[in-house]
Amino acid sequence: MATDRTRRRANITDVAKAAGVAPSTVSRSFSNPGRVNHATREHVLSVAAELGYSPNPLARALESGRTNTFALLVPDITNPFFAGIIKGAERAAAAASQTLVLGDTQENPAIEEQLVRRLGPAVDGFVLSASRLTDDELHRAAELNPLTLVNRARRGLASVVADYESGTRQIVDHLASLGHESLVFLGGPPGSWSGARRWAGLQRAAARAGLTATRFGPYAPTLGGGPAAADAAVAAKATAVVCHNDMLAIGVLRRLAARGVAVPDDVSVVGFDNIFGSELCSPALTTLAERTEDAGARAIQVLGQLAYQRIAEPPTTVLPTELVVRSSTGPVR
Amino acid sequence: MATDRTRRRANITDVAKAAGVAPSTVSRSFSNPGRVNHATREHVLSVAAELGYSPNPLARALESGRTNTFALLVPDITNPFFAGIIKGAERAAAAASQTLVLGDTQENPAIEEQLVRRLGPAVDGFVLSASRLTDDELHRAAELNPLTLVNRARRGLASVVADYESGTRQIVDHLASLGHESLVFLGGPPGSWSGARRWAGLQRAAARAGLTATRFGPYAPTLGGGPAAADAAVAAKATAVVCHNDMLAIGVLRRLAARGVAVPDDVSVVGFDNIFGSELCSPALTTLAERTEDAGARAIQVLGQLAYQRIAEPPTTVLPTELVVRSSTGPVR
DNA sequence: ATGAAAGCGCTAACAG
DNA sequence: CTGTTAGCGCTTTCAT
Repeated sequence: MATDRTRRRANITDVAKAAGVAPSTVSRSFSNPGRVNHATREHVLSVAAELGYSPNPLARALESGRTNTFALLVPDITNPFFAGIIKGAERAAAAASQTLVLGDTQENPAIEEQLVRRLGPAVDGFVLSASRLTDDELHRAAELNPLTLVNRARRGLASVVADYESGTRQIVDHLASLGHESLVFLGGPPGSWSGARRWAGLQRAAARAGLTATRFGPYAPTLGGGPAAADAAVAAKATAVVCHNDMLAIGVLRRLAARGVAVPDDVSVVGFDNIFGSELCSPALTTLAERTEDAGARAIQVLGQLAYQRIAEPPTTVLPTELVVRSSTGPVR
Repeated sequence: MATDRTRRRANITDVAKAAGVAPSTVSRSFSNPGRVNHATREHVLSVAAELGYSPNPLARALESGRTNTFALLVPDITNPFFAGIIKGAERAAAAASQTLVLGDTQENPAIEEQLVRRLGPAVDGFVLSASRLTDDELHRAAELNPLTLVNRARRGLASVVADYESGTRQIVDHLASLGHESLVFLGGPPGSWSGARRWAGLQRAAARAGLTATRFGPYAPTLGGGPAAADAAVAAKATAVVCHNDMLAIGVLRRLAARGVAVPDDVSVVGFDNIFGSELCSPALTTLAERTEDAGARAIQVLGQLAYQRIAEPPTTVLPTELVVRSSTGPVR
């Protein structure tokens, strides 16, 4: 809308006049087909089509308090890990005739908080993925809007998480079977919930398998974090490193290659996420795959229940993980 | 909003009552600070903060006809090429305090058309990237909403395009300098505007450089399109293939590797887009880089001018391209 | 500088 | 089955 370079959009009154009926009949023709004479409806609809009319979702929302819009907030849109979540969420939203608003929080809690505030009145709910908000802030947000977390969990809030407990065990067992007796975890951002879960799981799994586990970091969870992380691992004479995520792992692989450290002969490298690119890099990365599209879709579905069906208890969904073994891991030298 | 499991949101009347002023004063305190006594405004704002009030963008939009929202439609959200466009658009929108709605058209003109219809009344404009709509449909859409195209151009419509003329010449010159005397273009979807431009540019550049250029396809512009495309190239004994985009090129690389065809010794491979992953694959892909983030950001900026400043002429922006030479191209055998 | 009142486009009672 | 009326939350004349 907005400018007058664009034609004025027909509204419900225009259609009503043109069709010789009351506005409410036009309204019903669109949103309550059962309560209007079939012939009348046909007529109204054809007039509407002629005028290029389609109901204004805003006005509709103002009345009903229902916008049919969900917001999805991600820390970084270009991080390929979130592409799957976005895709799944978009698909599920479209299937439910919902609109999806996408927000990039730039890994910044303040921006995230502001987006939640600003978008709040205009959406029926939020999917917060890898949220950096505090538990308190999350609860406060959940009081004003239905809310589903992805890769974060908190009592009383709906969430969709990956099964890191199983996943980290798969990683450790894999390394143990290759003869590794220790591993180094190259950690991501301190505030990362999934980072904490990954490390906690690794520790438990390592203890159970009789490996020692050490944590370095934090490092930026990006290609750029690779050099510092790789150098630390080399300095520590690690035989196996597990990286916070694939982006960091790929950065590490590059740095190791540049330093002439052979992977997997000198050191094995494992990532998390199985992003597009982890099978393209060289050597192809062994990594823990999550069901990101499923996670995004599931989050929207749960959000729909929360927002429109007032279900009793915010459900927690745990999605399976699967270790994808490629060429970046091998027997200890 | 929506459910009653969530607290009712404070509205302008609540604030007005609590502050002992009229709703219009509250309104002015937020949107017309100059026209209200400073002390009053301070008071109103503090009361509002206490109540957790923030203006309902929908109601605001209904009145003003301005939603401060733009929609960005892409053919496929998971295609990494669009990640840059999305990122740039998101960034520019956020910088202008605009909300961005993201839509995935699934490469389907019908879905695109429906999204444009449905979202139309709720947004101040559209960025259509790699649109599959017909020229007529585009013009019709532009009558109802400000519109900017990315990777598509059309007289009378604002657009942001990559400089394929220069780009294709860079590709051909590069191949020619390696001794290639012919090239095969492995084409993408028939309806793709940029695909058509790429092919047209290649033909012109090839003619100028004295190479013969042949086109095969269409192939799906995805990894999955690779096998068929690669097989066709091999059958034609091509020494150099230029692929519709990087996704297809990477799929081609894989197929060639699987068939034991050496790259670049037996055949050189070139892509378009320089997606994340094109430098990770093996061999690393020679490809034409576009400024995708710039394109997304520029599109939003132009849209802002169109929507809010009623500029005279819809501008066309041509963004430079740059051939990134990696290891997938080499001297003809 | 502030208040009162109308209205944006639509839906939801309530009549008829 | 359909028309009339009121009002969603906000902005905007128009008064004061």
